[in-house]
Amino acid sequence: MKIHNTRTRQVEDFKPLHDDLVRIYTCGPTVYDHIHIGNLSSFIYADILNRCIKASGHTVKHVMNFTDVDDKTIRRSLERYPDEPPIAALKKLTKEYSNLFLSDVEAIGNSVESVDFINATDSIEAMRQLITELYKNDFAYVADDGVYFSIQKYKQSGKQYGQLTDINESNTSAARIQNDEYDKESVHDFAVWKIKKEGEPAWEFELDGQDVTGRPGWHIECSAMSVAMLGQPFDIHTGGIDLVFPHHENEIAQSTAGGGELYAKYFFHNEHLLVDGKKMSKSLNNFHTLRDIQKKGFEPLAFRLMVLQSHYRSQSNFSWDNLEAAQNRLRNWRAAADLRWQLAPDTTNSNLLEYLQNDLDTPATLAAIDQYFSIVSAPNQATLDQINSMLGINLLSDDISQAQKQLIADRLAARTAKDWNLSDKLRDDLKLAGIEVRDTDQGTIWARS
RNA sequence: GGCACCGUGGCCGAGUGGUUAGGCAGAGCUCUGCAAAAGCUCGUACAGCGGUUCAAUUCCGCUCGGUGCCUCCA
Repeated sequence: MKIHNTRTRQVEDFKPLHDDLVRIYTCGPTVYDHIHIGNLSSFIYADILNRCIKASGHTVKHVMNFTDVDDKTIRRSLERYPDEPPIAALKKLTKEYSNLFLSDVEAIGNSVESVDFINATDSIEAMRQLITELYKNDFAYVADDGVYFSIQKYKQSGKQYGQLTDINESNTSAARIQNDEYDKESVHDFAVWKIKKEGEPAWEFELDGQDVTGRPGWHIECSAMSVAMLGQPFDIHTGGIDLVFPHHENEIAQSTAGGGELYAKYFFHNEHLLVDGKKMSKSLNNFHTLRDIQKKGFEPLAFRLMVLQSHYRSQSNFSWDNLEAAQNRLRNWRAAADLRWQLAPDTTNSNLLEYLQNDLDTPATLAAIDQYFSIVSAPNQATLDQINSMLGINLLSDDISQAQKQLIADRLAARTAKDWNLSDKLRDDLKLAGIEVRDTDQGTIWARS
């Protein structure tokens, strides 16, 4: 299996760190609102990665976090539940949205049961330990409003900051100065811990005798949770391309400042799903949610298929036309799958996995599936099972009922008797039941409409 | 401003130095009592301008256009 690694900017052979278990960490959602379909596309690709590795014969441990403490979750929880204690308000809000996330992700066909989900707020102790260690080793310092990571110290220790992208002083000049309202030693330094503000949720923390009670910074959450759950190094870290810098860069810095040279062996990043050629964002109000899609009558699985039409490292554009094309393709696939009840199934083995193993080439995989359906009279169970396990698209459905089969037989009899009125009426009856029939040289074939 | 990516036929979306993936939509014909996602055929695509080459959509340069990151972000 081959996979693109952001660390090397190359497609590499995937070689797990350990034979027995492949360890994957995916940066999950910040649970303060509904996620949009751009977010979903990212989790679809992570799910496909998981499936492909499993299909290649490995056992996988896949962890995803919920960022359930940050500026947005705090602000929203205080607005929504002003009478609750801050931590209780936060938990209430984030529980609600993490459940909604899970139901969305399940609806689009992700294998939710194969991922271990973990809340940042349930891992505070691991974060305190990591920060304490960084502080003791002089990579972190205490400022007025928080504990910061020192990029300078990190570099002085011989480590490289900028392992995923080119970071240098000259190309970070224009836009970044505005954010130095904080008391940090360098604009590049980032908070690993933020000291409590009045009314905000906070966790006790004493660092070298100083009371820094407060809450974790975003980057430390993932560093602490991934290593706590998977050990260090682990195999693959996934996320959207926008997380490359600074989030993943900072995770690497935090997790390699102490001892370990390697944090994650492979970094897997997916490109964005755009709308009208632009990135989806709350501020442009150009995002859609799964609910919007469902309201227009499209299935979540059609959205999944639409996402898989694009390679994960290509930007793609969401449009309703495109979604409709995917919905139609899904319908045609199901009709092809239903042929197995009606015609002798194909007996050859088709190997669809090899397409997927080529850096998760989902467009090629879909094309191969189309071709398979076009050349066989009816697909076999093994291939349909493979499609389901590799892509999370279940095309299997039950045979039609005995009564419906009788209607089809009755229609055929009427046709043979040239009773066109009866035959057309039976065809209409079947259509009302969601079954369309057509007469072919192989006999009458039905398909669900 | 710095870094990176992209521009393929109505809409998506692969790919290759010379033989036109695939999906969806469309047109014509055939078959059919009618119908049909059944069969056949078609629209002769690769942003523009140069260059390299016997030959470029595919390599190089430039121009135009789009996107992302550099700041919270899937």
